Amino acid sequence: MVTTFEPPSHPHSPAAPQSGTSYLARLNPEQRAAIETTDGPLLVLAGAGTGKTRVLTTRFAHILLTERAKPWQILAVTFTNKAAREMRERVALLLGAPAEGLWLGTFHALCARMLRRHAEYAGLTQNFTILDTDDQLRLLKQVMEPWQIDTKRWPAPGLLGVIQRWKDRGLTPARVTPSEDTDFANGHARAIYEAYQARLLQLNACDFGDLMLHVTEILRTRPDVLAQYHRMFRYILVDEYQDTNTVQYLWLRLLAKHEHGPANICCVGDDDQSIYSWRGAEVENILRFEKDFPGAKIVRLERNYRSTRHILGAAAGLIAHNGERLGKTLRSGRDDPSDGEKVLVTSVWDSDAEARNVCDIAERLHHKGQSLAEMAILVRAGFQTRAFEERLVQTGLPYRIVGGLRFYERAEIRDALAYMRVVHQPADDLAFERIINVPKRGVGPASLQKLREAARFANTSVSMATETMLDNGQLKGKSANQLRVLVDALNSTREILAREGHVLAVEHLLEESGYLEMWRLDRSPEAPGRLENLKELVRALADFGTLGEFLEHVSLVMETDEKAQDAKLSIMTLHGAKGLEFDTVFLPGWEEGVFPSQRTLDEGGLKGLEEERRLAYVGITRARKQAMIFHAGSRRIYANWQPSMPSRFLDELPDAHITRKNEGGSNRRGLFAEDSVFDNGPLVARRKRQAEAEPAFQLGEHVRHPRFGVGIVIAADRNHLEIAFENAGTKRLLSSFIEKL
DNA sequence: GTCCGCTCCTTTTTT
DNA sequence: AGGAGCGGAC
Repeated sequence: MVTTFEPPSHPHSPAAPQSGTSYLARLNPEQRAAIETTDGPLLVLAGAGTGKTRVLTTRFAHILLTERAKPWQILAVTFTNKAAREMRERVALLLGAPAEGLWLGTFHALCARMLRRHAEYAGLTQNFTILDTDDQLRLLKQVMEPWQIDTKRWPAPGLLGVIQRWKDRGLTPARVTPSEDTDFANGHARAIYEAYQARLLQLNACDFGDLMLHVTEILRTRPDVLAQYHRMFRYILVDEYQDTNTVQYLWLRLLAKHEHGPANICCVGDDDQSIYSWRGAEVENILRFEKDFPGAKIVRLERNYRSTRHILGAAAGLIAHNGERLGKTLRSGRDDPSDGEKVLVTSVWDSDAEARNVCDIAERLHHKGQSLAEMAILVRAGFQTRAFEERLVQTGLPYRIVGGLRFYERAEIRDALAYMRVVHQPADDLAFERIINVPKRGVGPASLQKLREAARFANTSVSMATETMLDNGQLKGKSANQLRVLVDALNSTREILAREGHVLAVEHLLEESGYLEMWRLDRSPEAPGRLENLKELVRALADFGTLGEFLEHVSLVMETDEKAQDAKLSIMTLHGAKGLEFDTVFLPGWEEGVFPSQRTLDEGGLKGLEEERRLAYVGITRARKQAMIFHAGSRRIYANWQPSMPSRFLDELPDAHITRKNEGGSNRRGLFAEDSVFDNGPLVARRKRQAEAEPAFQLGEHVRHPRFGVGIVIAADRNHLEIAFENAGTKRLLSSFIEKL
């Protein structure tokens, strides 16, 4: 079964000069073993806070410094861009200089790079487009039309999910067996999938799943290509192995398994932190590692340097309730004898009291000198953030919501990118269809359909067909004139792109197409902000050599470089917090139905429950000094108040490591529900309504909104107010949310 | 072709 | 409560 690795009695690399290995000095024996066991398959089971990133980066540097491989002979894979960036930086630090030619990146970025080299084997050309979720959905809806699917019963996003899960499992349409295809859309899902893939090829495009799927398929079917990579990659490093899905696993196995010699693959992960099964991750990959790579060694990193003993004890007690585990016990690696504070479990009356409690404590800690950057509120689901946000605005504590709408997901940014994509790749119909009527050019669904048919008939793209029809005078009226402007703008942009570079070209494009003008004429309060974002986008263009590079970056990275952050309290989901750590962690909403989430329980049964428990484990282990858990007796979900029971996870925390505190809710499960079931909801709502019976507002009056902060009333129509906020721009709002100052 | 209002649904999320 | 999507009115 599982073998525990014993550190070698003598160093593995006799060639390594002693003076050159100072980077190994401050590591514990397990960490050293994980680094010095360079050859053959190795699984590093790295518990939370056990120095995983350090091991990965030091191992990378060790391979280079002992000259086992050149930088381009190491393949290093992560899940997020952030992790890739961090590894790159830390390796550079160890080496004293950035390494050139690294194959270090996310699964998708590395696959995109490979796919550009071998695009023709997938039926694409080198400049293929990577679609975002919007595009995928619009395309799938178009493709679905002929089947006349009842989209009430089988909504397109659901089908897209089915297709994505197939792709996660490495299944091309041809590999989907009929027995797989019974659930969705009356057994038409596979056929629609096939049509969707065909359409993607026509558009010279692929979605995220395709990056993995195409490359894996090429490696499977083209031994010459595979051999090329076998020759190149001597060492493979994989981060967060427990999160890999089946294609990622297949891809890795293809690359790692040579015909001759051992697979020098090192996977680092933690089965206790596997929280992404809902998007295709297979914990089994990590559980099965020894079978996949015979002779594999296993190193366990169990010494935790992050958290206090009470935090570790609470987390360990909780996760012990899970069944299938590789078995690993976190223990403190610290020398300091203090146990720290016990984990605090607080019962509160309702979700408002919860927010009040959390924010009060945060404020108190802040006054005592703890930086807000060292505190985080970790929630199970997005809807929970609102109560905290409202309270924090009232309190005046700076905060940031991590993982809200990101820059590249904003409508104006997507529109502008679509304009650029059409310039870059005229075959990109999805981009063209996105912008053809933005700004309004009098092109509705009917005209669009005509253009599509013309394109299909002439076997070209919609944008080319539009141009041809304009040239031949086949389009008439006002919309023809406006389309002419669009087509001319696209063409002149391509000329400028060739002559004067991409920055000027894009400025020209957004101006001449009328896109910027559309927002300038827009009277809505968001318009100025959108223009500002567009400026920012153009600024970002300058950081890239070509338009193509920029578009690749945008579709793969989907984030802008964060500006230097001021110290702010973070609010984020538990999923978003993985890999991070804070001195103080607030864990609200530990109630049945919320956490564990009812939906996960319904859909995932025991497996779902165990994943929720791992999520709880991830949450607690984010804390260095103190973890505080909260549960409320009633919670407002959507419109109404609902009584709620304490989470079963609270019973699973070992008493020795927790303190229970009652701030208005009962501490005991069951009892609580009795005194609150029917009455407390309406009562609380009534109390709120009375408090909010508010007088009329005057123009120029200073007011406060729970979310947007302080502002001045600039227009009022009965209960509809327009308010210019200090920090949030101008908004139109209902007066019931507004408080006088 | 566009706009407005009614109904429905509501996790987690990276790339 | 609030946003998205769809159907009917102009």
